[in-house]
Amino acid sequence: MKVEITQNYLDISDATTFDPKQILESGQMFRFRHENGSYIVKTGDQTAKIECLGAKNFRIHCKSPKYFANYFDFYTDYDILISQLSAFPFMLPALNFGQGIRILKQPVWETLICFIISANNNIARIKKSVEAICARFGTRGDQGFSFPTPTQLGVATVEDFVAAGVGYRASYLVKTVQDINNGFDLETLRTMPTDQARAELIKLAGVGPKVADCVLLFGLGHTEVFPVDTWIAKVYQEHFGAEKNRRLMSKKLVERFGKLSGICQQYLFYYKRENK
DNA sequence: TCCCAGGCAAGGC
DNA sequence: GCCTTGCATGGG
Repeated sequence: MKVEITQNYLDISDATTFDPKQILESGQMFRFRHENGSYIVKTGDQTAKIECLGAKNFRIHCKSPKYFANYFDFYTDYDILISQLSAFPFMLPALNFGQGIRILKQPVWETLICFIISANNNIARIKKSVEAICARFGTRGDQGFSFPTPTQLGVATVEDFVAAGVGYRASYLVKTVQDINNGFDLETLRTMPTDQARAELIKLAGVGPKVADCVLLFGLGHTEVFPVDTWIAKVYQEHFGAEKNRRLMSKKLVERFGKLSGICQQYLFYYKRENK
């Protein structure tokens, strides 16, 4: 695969480990839409349009190609990750099915809010709620709404969040937004040991072990985490035995897969969810 | 209709 | 500490 960065776009040719559908529809981000053959991706205050030029050729139109080169994790060699995971035979179907998956490097603040909303929720509804929150509290630009800053979300009430359709998670959001605005520093978690960073995140309302792991993986660059949701729990029980405690599943999976845990989990999630 | 969704908080033990 | 229960709301 080759990635070429120009002033206004990125060109991906021979895209063996880049598939927009797989990346976007593997439940790691919620602000995208499919529009006559292209994907529109929104993150923070940025927008990108992924144009399909052929079977394995894409052009990503955007104002900051450097930003999206990092966002799409183009500085990581996924062929190596896939070959390492291929050592685990049970992984082969999932790797084959989702070869084009990548872990997006997302803004941590946005990731935190989105994954608080994700708890015990479904992806279609999460997308709607996030969109409503952006439309109500974000900044309108020439390409739609930005994700609101902590200051912008600071004025949102429980009623506002309920109106956005987040249900009982509304009060969690209000509390966590307050904590962030009162100085809880998400960026310092980036260089902290993973377990310590997780312990800090769990102090926030609406953040338990699973949401924390998603924030660590998608927003803070910690790969040694294995978020266990309902789908991954099913996979675990199929391959590793009748465990019920998801925390314990996650712990054992991290022991087995180490720094490959995050991406391993992503392949399995996508494979399981797309195949009932 | 009824079950489920990228789980968490609170209460009981 | 671990286990159980209640939870808003809409998708399929």
